Amino acid sequence: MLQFNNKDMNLLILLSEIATIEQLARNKLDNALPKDLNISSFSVLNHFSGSRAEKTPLQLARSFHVTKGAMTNTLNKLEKQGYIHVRPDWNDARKKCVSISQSGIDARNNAMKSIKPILDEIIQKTNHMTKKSLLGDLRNFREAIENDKV
Amino acid sequence: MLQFNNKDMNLLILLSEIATIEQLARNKLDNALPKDLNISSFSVLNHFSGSRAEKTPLQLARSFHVTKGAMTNTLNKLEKQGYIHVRPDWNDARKKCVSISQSGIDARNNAMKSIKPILDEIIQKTNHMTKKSLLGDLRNFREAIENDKV
DNA sequence: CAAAAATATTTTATCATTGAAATATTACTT
DNA sequence: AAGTAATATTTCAATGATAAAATATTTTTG
Repeated sequence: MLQFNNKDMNLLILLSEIATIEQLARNKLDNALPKDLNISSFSVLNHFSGSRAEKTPLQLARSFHVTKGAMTNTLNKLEKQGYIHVRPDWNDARKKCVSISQSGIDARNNAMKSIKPILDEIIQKTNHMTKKSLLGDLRNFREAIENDKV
Repeated sequence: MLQFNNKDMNLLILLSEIATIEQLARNKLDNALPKDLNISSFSVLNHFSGSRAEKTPLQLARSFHVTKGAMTNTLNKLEKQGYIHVRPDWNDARKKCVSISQSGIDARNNAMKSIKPILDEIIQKTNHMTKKSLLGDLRNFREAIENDKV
């Protein structure tokens, strides 16, 4: 019978563990979020809560490793909801400049409140493990995968 | 300004790192797989390569943390392709029994060969880190999230 | 035993994403 | 300066997932 490398199999198991966590976390958060915000929209708003500097749609698409079309969708929705400002780049008509609005900040804070119980539950249940080293490991791991120009 | 717990923010960052890795890995593998197998189908076949024991669709849906409808889809495709056997459960007409076929095993092995370069590249790039402890941490982490009855 | 609850699968509508093509603008090349 | 290449955004069709309803069967319960 055809036999594969143990390392390959273990990596597949690792990836499948990551996919499982992603799916579980996504569903939990999606259900807890206010119904006018899905994870994609929330992530964009949350991104701007760190730095309110303007970003282009392409920059955002790259940040989230999402296609440009997907980002167009998300931004259109957010703009219709009044959660972001979108203006042309006066120096380059191909580009747009996206920033968060005050009601976007409010929506983000409100969303944070609604998912806080879930976050706290996970934090409490993982108190014994150091999430800091886990995050470091995952970042290294991501860097090993992301060699692409999107 | 509204301020949130550092732990909450760090957890969100951790989850977003996981989501990013999932997306990158999914896309890479999806593109490398033979075009008649997407990740979902491949995962099911790969699942059976560990133990060929029959499983019901619901069991599989739970294993992969996917909805029953999604599993119905995947299994229908795999059955049409001849990669799995599906038979009624003679003791309980509600259930079905799913198992892998010989050509399913072949398809799985073939798929493994096509993604092996990607796996090996990641392994090589992450040689400095112990994927074993990462896997352990992730498993603990998953258990903290999955408290659901699907 | 009949009615109600639980379980397993499928179906349906909806939604977000992808890849590729279309459109528009700017930068490069000669 | 004209033509080509590169960049940024949008549109479109196809895909795969979800949640909820529909269907069918089995188990529980009173």
